[in-house]
Amino acid sequence: MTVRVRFAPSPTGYFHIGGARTALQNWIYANQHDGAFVLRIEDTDAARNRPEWIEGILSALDWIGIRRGEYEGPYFQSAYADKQKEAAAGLYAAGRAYYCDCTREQIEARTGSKYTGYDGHCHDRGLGPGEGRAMRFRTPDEGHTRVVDLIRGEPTFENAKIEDFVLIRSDGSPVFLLANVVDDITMGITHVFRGEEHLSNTPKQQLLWEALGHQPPVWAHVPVVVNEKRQKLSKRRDKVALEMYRDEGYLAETMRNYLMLLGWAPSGDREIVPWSVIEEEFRIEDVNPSSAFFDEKKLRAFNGDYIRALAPEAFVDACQPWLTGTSTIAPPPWAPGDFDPVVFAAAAPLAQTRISVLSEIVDYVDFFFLDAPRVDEASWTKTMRDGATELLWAAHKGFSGVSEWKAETLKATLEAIGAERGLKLGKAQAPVRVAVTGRTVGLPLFESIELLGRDRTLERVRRAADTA
RNA sequence: GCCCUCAUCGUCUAGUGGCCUAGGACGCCGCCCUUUCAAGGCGGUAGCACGGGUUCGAAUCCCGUUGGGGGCACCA
Repeated sequence: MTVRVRFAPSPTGYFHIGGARTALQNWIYANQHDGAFVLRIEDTDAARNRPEWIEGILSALDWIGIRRGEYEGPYFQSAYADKQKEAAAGLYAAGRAYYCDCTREQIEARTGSKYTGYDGHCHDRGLGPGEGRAMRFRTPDEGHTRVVDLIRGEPTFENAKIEDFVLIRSDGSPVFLLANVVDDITMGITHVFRGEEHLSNTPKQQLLWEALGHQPPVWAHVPVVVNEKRQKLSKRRDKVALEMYRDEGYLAETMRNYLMLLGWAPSGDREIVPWSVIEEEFRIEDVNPSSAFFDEKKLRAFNGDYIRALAPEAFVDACQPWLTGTSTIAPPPWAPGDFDPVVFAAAAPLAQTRISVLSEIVDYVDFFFLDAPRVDEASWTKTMRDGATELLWAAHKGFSGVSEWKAETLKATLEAIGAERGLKLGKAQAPVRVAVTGRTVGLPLFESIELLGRDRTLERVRRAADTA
């Protein structure tokens, strides 16, 4: 039997990191078993459906390594409505489903609770199709439904506790539970790996697979990704959009490595591993069944590692979007014409060990491309005192007289100036750094000054000395 | 309320009855290096939820308790 897995997101405007994780797990499983990965867009909710959302899904998948053209699809659930209705009609004809005209209010009034599910009021009323009538699946009264789950063993559900759920709405449209199953059947899906939040839907869907005359798939319910309060990540309160991480400057390699580490670990005492190792070693059966906290601090640390591992030219390339701005990334503070790629290429290695997300590059190099540095007020007041003015003038004089505009000589010059005043270099460089870069922390100072050039440096030092 | 499910350092995990005095990573703390800040090096902090079994032996198996999570729509 060929393995056929699927990833079935609904287009909601952003790509959930939890979805990215299950997509990756499905993807790896398919590849490991020489099977197929099919992408199906569940676009039945026509109201909240836009072409750009769909493009968002495709590009997000592409970004994390599930490339266009390397999978089957995308298929669109909306295109299969007839098949779904046909399946429901078959169920009705076979006596496995019935029509119901109960309203939510009536059900609640009868059961006295919001949470008891449907009470089966209509299952013997013999109602036919008609206005205001939904079709419900007739669930077995006895026995159990046992589900085979690669991660959780065999969760078992008492059939009597499974309500007669709706298959077709009174407006004739198929409901998710049905559409999902019918599509999986028509697409020949053999394994369904999805989020744990679907576990309680599973017995219902398995019953449907069986009623429709097919052998149910093998399931695997991956634990949910949670926030620091251990709740499922939600769009409203948590940072769940993959695009947000991408635009902040997380590398795709970091992201997919980290995502796979949620609930699983490669062999040996290691976590940061090449994708090929993950592809080879990952086993869906080994996924930890408990929920995992999405720890952005750890993600950041990993990203720093990945950034440092980049070849210098690759790092320069990776920074480009933040250096120029894109449709989703804000433009830098300097005028486009003032950016100097040669200076940047020289400064980049100095910045590479200092940032953990790519967007941070801007604040490290902005002073090179701005007429005057953006002065951080706290840095200024902290350093511009106790003879700072005098020291800046001395630095101005010293730098002016330097024979060779090189980091080493500049450093020696300031070192000597400091020594005359009983200051260690660490102290002496502070006001100069703020004068030139606007901040108290940043790239190595003398290398920066060398790159900035004599005129611009002297001008900044003089201006600071004047105002300090 | 009902159904399902989960439980190793703060967090992500290794561990599948003796190799565990419980390993790694992130975080945090200290030291070294040092032109700031990083990076890097070295060291440290911290955990098997609880109670019963089973067994010569339990983080590992069983039962219970407690705690957490997910679901309970004519949403997906």
